[in-house]
Parts: sequence; structure tokens; C-alpha cells
Amino acid sequence: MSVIPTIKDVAREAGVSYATVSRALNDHPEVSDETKKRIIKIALEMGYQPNAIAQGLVKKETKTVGLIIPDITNPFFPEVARGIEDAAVEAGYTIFLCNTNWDAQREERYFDVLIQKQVDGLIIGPSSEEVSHLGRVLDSGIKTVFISRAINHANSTSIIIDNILGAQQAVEYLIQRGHRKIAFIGGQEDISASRERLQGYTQALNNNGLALDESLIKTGSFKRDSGYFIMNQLLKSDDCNRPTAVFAANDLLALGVIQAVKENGLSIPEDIAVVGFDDIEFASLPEIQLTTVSQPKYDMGRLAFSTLMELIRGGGYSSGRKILLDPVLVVRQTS
Amino acid sequence: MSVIPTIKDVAREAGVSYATVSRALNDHPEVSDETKKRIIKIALEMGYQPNAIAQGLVKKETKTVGLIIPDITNPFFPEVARGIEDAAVEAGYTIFLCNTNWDAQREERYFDVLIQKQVDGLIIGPSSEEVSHLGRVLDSGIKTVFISRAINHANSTSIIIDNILGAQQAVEYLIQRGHRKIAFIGGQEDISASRERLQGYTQALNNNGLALDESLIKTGSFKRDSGYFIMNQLLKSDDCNRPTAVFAANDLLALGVIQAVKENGLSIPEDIAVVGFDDIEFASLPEIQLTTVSQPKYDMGRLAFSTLMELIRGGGYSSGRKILLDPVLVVRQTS
DNA sequence: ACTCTTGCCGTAAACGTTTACGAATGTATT
DNA sequence: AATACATTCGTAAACGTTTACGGCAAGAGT
Repeated sequence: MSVIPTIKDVAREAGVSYATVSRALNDHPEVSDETKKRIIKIALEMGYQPNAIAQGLVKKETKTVGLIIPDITNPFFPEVARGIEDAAVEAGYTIFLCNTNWDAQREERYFDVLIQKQVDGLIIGPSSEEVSHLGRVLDSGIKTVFISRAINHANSTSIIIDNILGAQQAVEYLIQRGHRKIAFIGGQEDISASRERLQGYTQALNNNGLALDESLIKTGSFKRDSGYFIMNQLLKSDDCNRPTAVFAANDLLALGVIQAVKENGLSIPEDIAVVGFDDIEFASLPEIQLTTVSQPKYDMGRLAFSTLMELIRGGGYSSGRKILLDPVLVVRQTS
Repeated sequence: MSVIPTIKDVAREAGVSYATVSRALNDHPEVSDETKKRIIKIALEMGYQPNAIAQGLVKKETKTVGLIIPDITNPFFPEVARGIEDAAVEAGYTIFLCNTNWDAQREERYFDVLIQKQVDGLIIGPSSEEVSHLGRVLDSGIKTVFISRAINHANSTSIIIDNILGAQQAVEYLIQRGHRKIAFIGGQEDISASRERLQGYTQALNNNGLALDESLIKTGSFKRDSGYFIMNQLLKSDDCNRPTAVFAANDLLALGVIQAVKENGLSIPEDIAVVGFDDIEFASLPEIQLTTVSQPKYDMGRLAFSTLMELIRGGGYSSGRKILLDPVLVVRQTS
């Protein structure tokens, strides 16, 4: 319960004014090396820790950024988060973890909280495309970069995988393998990632002269049970229209799809081929071997943080940049 | 770039002193309902957001807690984190995410940072058992609860699964199934969770009159590639001493083990049975069906936060409590 | 009509820092 | 010896809140 000493305690101990202590600890030139060393030694001995709250108040900078993501439980995000976090510690920043559970309202409340906590910047993943509240944040001038979420706003920077291209590659690969009836199982419809992957899907069909079959396009949420549920429905419908391949908008959905397929006595990839998106770690397990579109998750996290730093340090406008990362189709054994 | 209004701006607009604004917004009784409403309305219109940094400085409370965990990439921790986070938002708290990558030094540096940021409390998962720096933190009086990490310190509260019991159940189950040569593959030796699970393992052997075979006890780190590596080594050694079952100290290790077993042309569970620990979501996948000891991860997170709240609100000492949660053996198809 | 409450609000201090400004001393320049 | 300048440090203001204290007006009690 020993109370932490303040800068004044250190000053008293050293017999100088607390301004001098501050200057000594921050290595200002206008204090002699001698007293500087003496003060630093005393501060160490006393276990002095600068109060970052007080520092933040006067410096108007908290060395803190908020990370708003929809679902820390989806293995995609921890990988990204780790990249962000690693870059953050190197830069001396700490991050607030804000999990929205895909709830736009909770996301909005988090904005207010983070603004109140005076974060220096924001990294936001998708929760929905309802951007009315996002506009408010961007207008407030707080530096923000979006990950895997495209926002149509002048000064917003986004780091996203080329969803259209990735989906297109995946579906065209399936077409090359001879598939003609390819289903699309998406996540929440109001998430741009889901919409763009659908767009890549339709584009691939178009490019190869295949007709769009609306009954083969289903959306739910980016979770495993959603994929399981949807695929079961697809399989229950008339047999003649059963797809021979499924492109799932993320790996969790794909895992649900696989489970449904197997439980219906069908085999993968013989009866139905499955391709996912994200390439989470478990996609590479020998038992899974999911063919999927890979994203550089960890590097995406690092990149997100470093561009945020540019915004913060640059001070200028966020000039609406949109950084596109390249997807890579990883062919394994479910296709 | 519109600058956020302060309480003084609101006061000027409302024609009152800023003290009155503060009182109105905090619903103090000594301001008339009339002006209260008027001020609140004006504050809303101006988009006023209280500066939590300034509030924290005077109230000596930041509504912020630090979460220090070793590996956000291990699916065990996101589940716990989600529980913590959900409980935190309900209580109006925000959490700092601190990932140590199992690095004790990084953990130690995070202590200082979080103390400087004046967190109201700390939730700490295991990084190592090197507790010299932990003692410093506990002595500082900051309210702390440990998850899945037992600390021998007077005023520390821990929430842990009964590792000994869980491991014992798992191994005795294997013994009942007729196994006599059961290997133990652990995580870092300086993690109490790993040590206690080893303890449960030996206890189960003892209880059933089985001799300990040191050559069947291996440790590495709590990661999949570690399990893969160790299991390969075990299989490379002389065939006559090959185990017929493996108890892995967590599910990630077990997944690595399974991969190694299969790659060596052996089948599970016929040639070698495998049991894990944690019951991460992927253990229940139809392709995996891992027999494992289940932990109530989400609830553990909620519990961790609520007991932290008790410590903070109670103000008293953390009275060295140790809350033991019950493990549940989930039998699937790898045993 | 006087004091006593009561209700409402403003003044100012405090939280722990950083930093502009000024003061004091010593050294160099003329 | 007088001036100028550099070095080193202290004083005080500022950051945006909360809150103890005091003041003032209005109503109640005598």
C-alpha cells in the first residue's frame, strides 16, 4: 500500500525545485550533468514513476490508441492485434482493446469513451457499414485507420486486402477445376468485406460465362455456426440444384460448411469442394487442410499501426488513402 | 479538425461558471433542475465530451484496467479476454491489452507502463513463474487478480482451474482405457499450469500403481509446433518404449502431437490416444474431435473482472484468495 | 423587522506534470 | 572594469476537471 512518490517528493529529497526534476528526467539540456545524474539516481531509489495521466493532460498526447474490432474470438483478429501490439510497444504506445461483438451501437459507445480517454489514434475493424457515427468520428479529426473495412470518407485511411481479387481468384480456380454450380456463403451483408467478396464471386462467374443463380447465394454472419446452418439449408433444398463447390466468405464459415457437408454423408472435395478466406492458423491443420485465400494478418497489423503513426506525426490530413494488400490463394485439400 | 469543446466553452455558452456545468453534468443536487436541463442540452448540442484524463487526475481513478497475457494468438486467451471485456463495459471500464509473447521482461516493462497510466487494477495471465518483479507490483498495492497462474504472495488473488484434478481425471481416464505407457508433454516448465498438470499426471500414475518413466515426460512451450517437435522426437526413439497414449498440457500441443503421429503413419486413437487441455473451440471440430479437459474460459474472464471490481471497491487487502474452478473432461474421439 | 435556513451558484484550490519566463551566477569579451 | 552572454535553476502558469468553501438571495420562523 506504499503510496507512489510524485515529482515533488523527488524534488524535496534532492533539494531542488520540481521543475528541475522534470527537466532532469526528460534529459533537457538546461540542467547540469551532475545534478541530472543525482536526480535520476534519487528517482530510481524512490521508485518514482511519472504519472502519465498528468503528462497527458499537459502534453495533450496520451501515447495510447484504441483498437476496435468486432470479435476477438475470430482467429483472424488476434493475429492482426498481435501485429498492432508489437508495433505499438516498439513505438511506446499502449492499446485499448475494444470488442464490439458485431454490435454497431457498442462500437459507437466505444468511440465516445475513447475520445474521452484522449486516445492519440484509432484502428477500427468492421462491425457494420452503418457509417453515420463513423462520420462523426472522422469529422472530429481524430487520426483513424480502418482495417479490412472500406469507408467512403474524405480523410480516412484504410488497409484492406483486395477482396474482389481474392474472391475472384478463388472462384476462378474452382471453375478451372470444372465446377459450374458454385455457392457463395457470405457474412453480414452490411460488411464491405462480405460484399466485395461476393462481387469477386460474381465477377468470376461473369468472366467465364456462367449464369448467376441467386438461390446459391446466401449470407449470414462471419461465424462457424452460421456456415453450418446455411449449408444445411442449401443441402436440404432440392438435390438437383445442389452446388458442387462452395466459396465461403471466411474460414469460420467454411469450417461450418465442411461440418454440414460431412454430416450429410457427403465427402470433401469429391462431392463438394470448399474454399475459404483468411487462412487462419487452423486452416493449415492436417485434419482440415482448407483451401483458402490468405491474408497477411500479422503484417497487416503492423502496417496499420505504422500508417497510424504517420498520420499522427504527420499531423496533416488523412488524405483518404486506401492501401490494398495482395491476397494469395493457398490450395490445400478441400478443393 | 474541429477542436473538442471543454467544460469552459459550455459554461460560456450557458452563461454560468464551469463549476456549475460540472455539477449539472454529474447530476449534483445543488443545481436547479431548470439550469441542469439547459446545460445538458447545450453540452449535447456542442458535442461536449468530458476529458477523462483530467477527470482521472483529480479523481485518482481512471476506469481503466490492464490485461496482461502471454499470447493473444492462443485461442484460450481471446475467450477469456472476451469475458473480461464484456464485464468491463458493463461496469464502465476500458481495458489495456498487453501481450507479452511469453517474455517476462516485456511483462515487467508493461507493469511500469500500466502503473504510469494509473490503471485501477490489473489482470495477469502467466508468462513465467519468475515472480521477483511481480512482488514489486503486488507491494505497490495495485489491485491485481491472476488468471490461470498461482502466485505465492500474501495479497494476491488467483482464479485458476484445478489443474491437478483436471490432469488427474484425464490420465486416470486413459488408464481405465487400458493404457500403461502414457506420455506427458508440457509447456514451459516455469509456468505453474504446466507444472500442476504434470503433478496431476504423476498423481494419477501413482494412484494406479504405475511407475513413472522419465523418458516419457517432455516439456517445451505451449505452442503447436512445440508439440509437433516433441512428439516427433518421442516417436523417433526406440519403438519398444513408444507410448500408447499422450496427455498434452494444452490443446495446441495436442494438435501438434496429432499431426506428428499421423505423419508417422500411425493412427489416432488406435495406435496412440491423445488428450489435451483447455477445450478451445477448434477441439470440437468434427475433423479434430479432441478429447480434452475443458475450462470455463468466458466465465473465467467475467469472474476475473468481477473479483477485481470487488478488490477495487472493497479497498481492503486482497487477502490472498485462490479461487479454484472445476475442470470437466470432455471425451471425444482421440482417445 | 430581524435572524436562520435553504437553495443555488461562483471562486479558488487541487490533482501531477511540462514549459515559458525570469533570475542568479559565472565566464568571456572589450 | 564594465558589458555581454551562457549556464543553471526556480517561479508560476497551464492542461481540464472536481469539490470544499463562501456568498447571496429568497423564503421561513420569531
